[in-house]
Amino acid sequence: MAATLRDVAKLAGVSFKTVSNVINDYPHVRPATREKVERAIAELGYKPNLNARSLRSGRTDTVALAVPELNLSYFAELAGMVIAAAEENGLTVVVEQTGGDRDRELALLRSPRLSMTDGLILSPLGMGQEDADALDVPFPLVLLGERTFDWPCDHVTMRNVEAARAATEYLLASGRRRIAVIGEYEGEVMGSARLRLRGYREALAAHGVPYDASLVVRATLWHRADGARAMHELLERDVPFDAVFGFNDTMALGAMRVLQEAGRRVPEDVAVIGFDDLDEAAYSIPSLTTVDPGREWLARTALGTLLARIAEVGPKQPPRTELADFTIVERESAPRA
Amino acid sequence: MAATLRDVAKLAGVSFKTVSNVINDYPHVRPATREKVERAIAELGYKPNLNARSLRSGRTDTVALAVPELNLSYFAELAGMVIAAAEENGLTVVVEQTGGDRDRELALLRSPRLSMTDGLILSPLGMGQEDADALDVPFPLVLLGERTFDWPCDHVTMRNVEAARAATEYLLASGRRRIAVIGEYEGEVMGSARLRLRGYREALAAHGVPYDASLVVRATLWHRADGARAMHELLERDVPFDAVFGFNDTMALGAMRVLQEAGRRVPEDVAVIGFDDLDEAAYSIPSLTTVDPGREWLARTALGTLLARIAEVGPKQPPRTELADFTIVERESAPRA
DNA sequence: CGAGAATTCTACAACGATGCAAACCAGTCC
DNA sequence: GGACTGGTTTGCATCGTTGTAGAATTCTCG
Repeated sequence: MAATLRDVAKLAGVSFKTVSNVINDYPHVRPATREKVERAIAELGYKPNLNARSLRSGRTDTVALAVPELNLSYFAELAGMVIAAAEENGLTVVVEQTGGDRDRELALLRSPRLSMTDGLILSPLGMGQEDADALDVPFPLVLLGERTFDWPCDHVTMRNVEAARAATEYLLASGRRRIAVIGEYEGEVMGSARLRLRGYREALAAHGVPYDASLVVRATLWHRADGARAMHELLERDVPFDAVFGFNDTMALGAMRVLQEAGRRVPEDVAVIGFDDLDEAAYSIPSLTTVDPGREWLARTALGTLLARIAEVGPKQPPRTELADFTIVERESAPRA
Repeated sequence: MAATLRDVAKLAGVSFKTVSNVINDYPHVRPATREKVERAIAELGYKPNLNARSLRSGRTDTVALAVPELNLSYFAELAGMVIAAAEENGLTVVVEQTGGDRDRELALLRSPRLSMTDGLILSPLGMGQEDADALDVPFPLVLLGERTFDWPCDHVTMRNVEAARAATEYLLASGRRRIAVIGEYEGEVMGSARLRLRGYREALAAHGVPYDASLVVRATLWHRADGARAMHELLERDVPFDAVFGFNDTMALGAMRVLQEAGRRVPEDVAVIGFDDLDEAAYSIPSLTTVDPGREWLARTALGTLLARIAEVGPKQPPRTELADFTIVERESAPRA
């Protein structure tokens, strides 16, 4: 059985409350007493029972992070960054996977499991505006990622529209005019698919390039296989195109693979641009030009916002919306000029 | 403030223990009472406080998973599988990143944070046999991954030597004789680098191919960039080679990229084989032949083993070692013949 | 109809920690 | 020397739940 405060106290010859005081750095403990207690702690290998502490203090020093799936590199890397940032703050992270499924997202928001945490960082994918009132939860909540809701809740998000517009303009500037898009998803209302498509259309409009729906390919999940499938579909449509904008890197890479299998040269015949700046984007053949949406900043800011909310005392501050800056990372799949 | 058992009890007009009984499906509760209580629970939106439950019952229904970093796809995918399996069992998973660092691994094993969990699945990378006694922990522990220790502790691992040998023999069978290896790491004693290297050497020996140290490139971390760097080093050595065995897919992909930049054709000039069968291995150009070490099975078995250990009553069962079966996945980077 | 046996419900004591407030103990001051 | 001061230590209640044991109620049946 693990040692408790009382075991330590008995060994040190003090009351168990004094041991507690030592552990919590209560200032008024005589050095001699402190040392005595610390020796006893070391001897018994005492470790505080964090459940008991949480029950009493109300703080768990644990946060929950919910992402669609770790199988998607974007979310894996994001989760890694959140966990690293949490670690620096002495926090533990429980990771939940929602599969991007609306029902699982809603279930999570109501789950008693969250009673073990001080707050939640949620990357919603399946929920829509009609579910916004599910965001009315009795614990700190930060929405991380593309989707925003018309609901007073902290959001840490990226400039989807502007970034997609910039990516499209980048392709336009390099002389491409028939730019296909992979990842559109009409089921989404406020999500990144819709927003990125809007940016794409804005760019086209601003440059007088007509929007052609036959260049837009849908993909619900954003895995490599979805990108590949979408590219097959696009090739079958037999419409001319000289560039592809993948709404995330994973799909762009899947699509690029199919493109090259089909004998199209990248970037000579078709330029490809992605979104996310995954680690692997720098190592594909050709390496992938992409949008860096500021992941590291997103991760750290999401955690910081959550911590601020957790630490908040008194009246609730108005919700914050934090926007990451993006940059376009030029690589081989779409040279600048 | 969240509702408690007592709030529910007051509303339902029963003692708070009865509410507890309802929640825990205690059989002797009259249907009428049960319904009354359930109505009160629904009305108040009562959710049990899991910290209090854990404190009292000693079970947290949470397990910890420690991997080097989620930034490595192998571990991200593995973590995703463990979390999914845990979810099916109603468990929560806290994810820790050790960075593959010995000190952080050792610190984790001693961390009070684990008092919030029922057990730990650890993928050690930095620790060596000399740290084995740190595995003598007062909670269920399962080691997941390549490294095994001479210590009575559950291991769920893969057939590293055999798989590496099979991968090497696969290349030999296709006529390659100068097989480079990326990922050797002399700092490791019992880890996968050493084991895979052994498999490689066994295969060479069995086929009468001399071992040439100049074909072996070291890499400590196993990122894409390490694979790329290793390949640069190999090319600079200017030794002839007609195949590359990357000790993981990530490095193999990084290396393959450099190889092609350098004008070597894959697989015509150089065949490449990896290890892990990541999702992305199927979508690289060319797609990557690799060893599937049975990740899904590893993840599920690790969790299952841990759960068995947690549920264990009475005398401690002898430690189990579970070995996953591997298969070689033939793709373009190294055709069979 | 009443004893005995189920069944159903409740009271109380934990689990291991923290917060509060009171008790204790030196010194210091008048 | 006693009151006062400030630092130091302690006792007790408490967080929300479950386990145990026994009380209250209902049921069964001679």
